[in-house]
Amino acid sequence: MDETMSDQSIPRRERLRREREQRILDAAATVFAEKGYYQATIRDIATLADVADGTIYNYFDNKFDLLIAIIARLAELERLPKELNQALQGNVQEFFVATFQQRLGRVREAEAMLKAVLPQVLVNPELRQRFYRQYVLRIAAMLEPYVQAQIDRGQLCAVDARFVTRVIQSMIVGLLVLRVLGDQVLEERWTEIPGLLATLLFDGLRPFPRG
Amino acid sequence: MDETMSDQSIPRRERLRREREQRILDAAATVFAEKGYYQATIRDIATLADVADGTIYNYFDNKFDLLIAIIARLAELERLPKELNQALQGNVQEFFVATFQQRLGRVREAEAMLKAVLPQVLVNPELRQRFYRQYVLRIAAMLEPYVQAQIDRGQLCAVDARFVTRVIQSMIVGLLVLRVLGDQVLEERWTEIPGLLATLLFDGLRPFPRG
Amino acid sequence: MDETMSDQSIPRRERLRREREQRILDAAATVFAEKGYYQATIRDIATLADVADGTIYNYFDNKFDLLIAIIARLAELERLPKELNQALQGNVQEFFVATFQQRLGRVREAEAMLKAVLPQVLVNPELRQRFYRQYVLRIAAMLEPYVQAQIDRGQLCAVDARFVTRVIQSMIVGLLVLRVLGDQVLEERWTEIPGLLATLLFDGLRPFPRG
Amino acid sequence: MDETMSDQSIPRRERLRREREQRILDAAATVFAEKGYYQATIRDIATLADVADGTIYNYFDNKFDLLIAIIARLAELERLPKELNQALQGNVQEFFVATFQQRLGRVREAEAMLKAVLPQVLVNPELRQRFYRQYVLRIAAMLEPYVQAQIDRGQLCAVDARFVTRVIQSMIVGLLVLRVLGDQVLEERWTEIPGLLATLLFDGLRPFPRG
DNA sequence: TATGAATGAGGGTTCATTCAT
DNA sequence: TATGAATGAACCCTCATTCAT
Repeated sequence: MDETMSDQSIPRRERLRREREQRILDAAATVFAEKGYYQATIRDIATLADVADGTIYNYFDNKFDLLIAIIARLAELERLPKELNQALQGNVQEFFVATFQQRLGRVREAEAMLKAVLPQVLVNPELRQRFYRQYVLRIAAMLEPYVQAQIDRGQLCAVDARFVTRVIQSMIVGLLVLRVLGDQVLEERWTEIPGLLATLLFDGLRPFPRG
Repeated sequence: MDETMSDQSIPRRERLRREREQRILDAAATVFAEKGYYQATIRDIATLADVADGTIYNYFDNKFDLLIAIIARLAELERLPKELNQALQGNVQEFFVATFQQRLGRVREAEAMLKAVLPQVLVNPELRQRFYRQYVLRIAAMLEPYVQAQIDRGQLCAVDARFVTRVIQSMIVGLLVLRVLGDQVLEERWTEIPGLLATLLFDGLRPFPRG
Repeated sequence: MDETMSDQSIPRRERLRREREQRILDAAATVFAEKGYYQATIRDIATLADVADGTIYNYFDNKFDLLIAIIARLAELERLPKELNQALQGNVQEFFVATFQQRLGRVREAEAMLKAVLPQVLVNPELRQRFYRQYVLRIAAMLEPYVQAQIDRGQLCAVDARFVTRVIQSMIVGLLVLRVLGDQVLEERWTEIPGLLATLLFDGLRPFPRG
Repeated sequence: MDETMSDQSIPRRERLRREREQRILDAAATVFAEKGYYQATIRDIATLADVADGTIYNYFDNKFDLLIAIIARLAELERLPKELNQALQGNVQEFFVATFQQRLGRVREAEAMLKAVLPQVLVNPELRQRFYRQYVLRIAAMLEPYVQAQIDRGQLCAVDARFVTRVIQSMIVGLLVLRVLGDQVLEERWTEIPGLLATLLFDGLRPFPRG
């Protein structure tokens, strides 16, 4: 019976532990996103997570570790493949739209990224590399083959697929930055942007593109 | 003769003062760009500027004021109109190339912006507005009328000029972010990018765009 | 049993907390009294209280708050009513003696007041008002009615009770100042002073006061 | 002629120097009286005296020296003997009135004393002794012989002249403290106080003092 | 394991004093 | 001699981290 109890209680404990860890991580993400990494204090996070300051250190080594964990979790949450897999079936333009939709759809997460993660990432070489691989390269590695395939199949004109991929990613990052900076034009038309962007990217700005 | 001396000495003092102010500002920009705003200490800046800690406070009210001054100086340095004025004479594609060249040409300054300024800007509402107006809107106000004019003259297809302007700005910001993040693809081909981008923007990715 | 334990441990924690707060306050009072407010450093106080610098800030908002707390505690310690209540029963001269005894009896506290509190009080309008009400007016409000009553009952000659009250308070303050300044005459005869003062106040210096 | 010039210019220089020294001292006294010694900055004083910060150090060794000089000047300004010499001719009560008038008459100077000088005096043993001798003892040495003489001549009842002297001085100090603390009762009736005080001191509070 | 008080290194800032002009 | 910028020691306070309970 004692065994049964621990059989049951260990998972419960474990569950409670994970819940708490998530609460702390949520709190950290929220506070970091609000104030940025340095202005956010452990006290802020603990208060929001409704735990004691010290408790946080039972789950994370230090403040920096919280940031790492947030980055990791954001990376985990990325479900690019799943959501985009269908798009991969469709035509190029549909794929572009889906991509932009997916990437621009999570302004909240982007805000946390830009306010909390990016500043530290830019300044910490080791973190930068990790981040670059985990995000930029990882997504590039999804887009690139598709773009290349479309070029090969004649669906896209002959350009450097790697370059196009970077441009797409840059557009996404840049739009998020401008949006978080408070740009009204972008905010008002945010949901139309994927469509507009896909068209722009595909057709260009040349007048009367087709004879 | 006494007058002559003071005539000379007053400008000298003033000159020394300005030189020193610039030295401090340069140091601050460098340290901020290296470490980010919070990791940078006044001591760091003072040491690099080769002055005492206290001296900095003869020139700037406080650490934050240094940041403001850096932003202001970067804004001053912007010579968009001058350099682009000629481009305004040329055709659309040349204009695009010139714009991208001008914006992407100063990676060093961009790095300072992204590492030191942007993080604070994103987190400080008052600063954000100031920055947004001083940079985003100011540049948008230069590009937009041109784009609109070209649309009106049939040189560009009928799209929302405001939206196109934002997309161009986003591309620039995003490319700089990726570049500063250490992207090899972008770094290697950095100088070609203005041309590639202009073409992409103008012709789009559609194969055989012209019948 | 768990409950019992926490029943016991909570008060203990609370007790420890209060002890420490008092230790800090004692240390602050001592150091302020020795050096004055500005010469006293947080380090001094922390060292004397045998805590870390930062610990002080768990109990008090800032250095100024320590001063406020000292003032408040000194005010609390004032037990004028209790100790003087009996004196109120006796005749006028006994009352005077008791009053002076009570006010002059705490040279140590007076020293802290004069060295640490008064200088700040005189210079800070908001603090001055608070202090003036808490000390001067509060004690005046005790003495005045008594004096007035004695005048009404013919035990004292007809003078302005408010004025007499101020004179009594002034005497006390002035004597303490002179004493703290190191006056030997006062120090040697300090315990006789209440008696002498009461007589002087009651009989005056006129020779052969009574026919 | 050169000699004549320097004959004239040296005194002029000397005069200018003294004027400037006085301006600095006035400024210091004013600022100290407003803010207290520590809150007052050399910059404050220099600005008010309309000289450069560094100039002050051509006249005074350091900030503390300014305080010493102010104390010395206040002591010099004391014209107790002159003004009171006539009073010494009159009867006792007139002497008391004149004494109180003289001491209470200069609230402005008293404020400087209490706000700037006293706090430092209380805290600095060496300064305290100097101050005590220069003020308390010096004035005591004027009052005491007179009081003693009057006792000997039967104009005052037989009390300890030293004690009476201290009481008088204490009253003065205490009244000034209360006044500077903002007491309304004292402020309103300030000019009557010398008379009231003299009467009180002479006749006491006993009803029907004379048979 | 959770708590939250204690810790103390670190950093921004002030300001008396110095000194080159 | 007057100036006022440069200096840097000193100090208050914050906050990540530790640890006794």
